[in-house]
Amino acid sequence: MIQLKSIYEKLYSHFGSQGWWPVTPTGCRGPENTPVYGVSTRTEKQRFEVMVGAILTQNTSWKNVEKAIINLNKENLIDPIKIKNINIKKLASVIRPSGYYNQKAKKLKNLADFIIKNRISGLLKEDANSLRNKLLSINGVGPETADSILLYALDKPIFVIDAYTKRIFSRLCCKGQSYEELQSMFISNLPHDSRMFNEYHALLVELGKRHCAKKQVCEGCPIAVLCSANQ
DNA sequence: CGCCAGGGCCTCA
DNA sequence: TGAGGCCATGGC
Repeated sequence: MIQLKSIYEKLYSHFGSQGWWPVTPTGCRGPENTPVYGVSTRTEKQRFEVMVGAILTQNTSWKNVEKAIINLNKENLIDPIKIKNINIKKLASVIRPSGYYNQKAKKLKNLADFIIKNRISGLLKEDANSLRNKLLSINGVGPETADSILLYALDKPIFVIDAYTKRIFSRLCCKGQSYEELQSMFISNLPHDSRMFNEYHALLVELGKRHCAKKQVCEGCPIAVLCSANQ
């Protein structure tokens, strides 16, 4: 059995804290509206911004998502009511830099409808597993987006599996595992600590970018010694 | 120029 | 249930 905790510690001591998930400070406007990393306590607006970012980052680099989020802030659109009411083509043009803008505009409207019906204050009190199923019923929210919302917007101790995590653990030990299989491996073999899950997933993304890319770069990889893919 | 990025839906077996 | 096509910009 792979030692998940020891992988986490190696990654953390190698890369340090990643400060996920970046959010824009509330009340900040204009071009200097740059996102801030590592915010721990969040307003409801910031939580909503994380949810929006979770949709915008689907198969898209975070750099492009930042541009779209800055545009949304300039237009005061980090607000479910305003997203619900804005013309969908206008919304699509605002989030254009994030790509797939027609699909994502539709998805943001679906998210906004859900938040208007359910209220963020209500979601914070809800059980993570039943809430996950509700999120998955939103058209445009799949497993990774739902789990990102649970963990990064609502502080639920849920582990996010993404393409990097699948690739890393496919090389480490666990080839061919489904999303749910990988996720339950993390959740059942680690303490249910949302701060640690937050950091762990962010560290895996960093490892995936630096070393465990499609074309693997094992030189300098902090967990190469544990890895069967390392020659 | 091609490849990739913090996926998910729809269709068709 | 699983593979394949589709969505689209920006960085390198």
